[in-house]
Amino acid sequence: MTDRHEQWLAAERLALTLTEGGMQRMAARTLAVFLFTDQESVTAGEIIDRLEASAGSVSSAIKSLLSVGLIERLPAPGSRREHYQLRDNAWATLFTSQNAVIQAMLQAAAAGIATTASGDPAHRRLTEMHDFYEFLLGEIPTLLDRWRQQSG
Amino acid sequence: MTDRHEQWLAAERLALTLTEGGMQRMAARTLAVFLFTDQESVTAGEIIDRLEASAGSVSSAIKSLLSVGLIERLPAPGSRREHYQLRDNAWATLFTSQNAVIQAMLQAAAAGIATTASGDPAHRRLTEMHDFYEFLLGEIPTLLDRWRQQSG
DNA sequence: CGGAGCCTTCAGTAATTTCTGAACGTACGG
DNA sequence: CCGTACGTTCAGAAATTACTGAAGGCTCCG
Repeated sequence: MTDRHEQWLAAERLALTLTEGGMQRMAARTLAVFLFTDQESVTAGEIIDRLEASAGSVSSAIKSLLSVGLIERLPAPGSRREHYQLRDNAWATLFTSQNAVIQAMLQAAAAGIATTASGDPAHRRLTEMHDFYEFLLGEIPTLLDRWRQQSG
Repeated sequence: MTDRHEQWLAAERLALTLTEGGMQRMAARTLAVFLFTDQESVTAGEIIDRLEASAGSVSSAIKSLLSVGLIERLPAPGSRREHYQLRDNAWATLFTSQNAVIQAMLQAAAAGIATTASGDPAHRRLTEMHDFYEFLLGEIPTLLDRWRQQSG
């Protein structure tokens, strides 16, 4: 427990997993720092040290994590440095961002349906696709409600 | 309707969307052919023509779509060419493949928890993460049951 | 059994993505 | 105010990923 090396390994593996799930590599590694730090908040400089990465890449990783709402900038505690921390509900947010993909699939299917005649096999396939994603999109809010209820 | 150019555009846009969702580019374009073709099944050669891509890249795209269960090889209809088609339930399959990602996140969280003491903020964060993905993983089967029921 | 057509594999190349480093902007502290 | 410490942006370099084309294998047909 609290073995530094083990922890570093676990963090990097988690980052790898996030990357496979579609997140950019540096953003994933940065997110892992926010998860694994033993402090309540973190500065860009600390991330740079911990990841041994350039200031530039860390800066853009922070920017992208901020933009999707996974971390937040803390009201500056008098310091010159900006402090950031993982937001509550970050995981639900990450999951919700899949909604955008589903929405896009739905629209793509609709566009395809509009180009096919109703007897065409393509019309049937695209309609099936459309129905599925429409169903999914409808279920997600309910799902997250259940989560909020269960977790308090 | 059935405007060839419109259809091509819709197919390529759908492929783009799939790519953004994490699918490899050529696999996505190939899947789009399976969706939009007006035939019941398709051969590798037809995909090559339609996408104006090399035999090699189409071959590997087909291989990967087969491996995730989105398309199937048809019992050879006497022809020398292999015929493939979109599988029933392809979309549910595609969605389910997200399970693997969720499972991996769960394990990554568990590994992290094991490296932290219970007073450590990291311990709390990792536990929250773990709980969320555990919840998700449990919900997905139910979700798909509802889909099967609704769609018949 | 030999030829032809189709598909697969793989090494090399092309394209894209990601990272770095330097120059610039900003704000705090003295 | 000036000097210093951070943070950001952006052009170029490095690394990764994806595609092509050629060689090889398999199967069907004559």
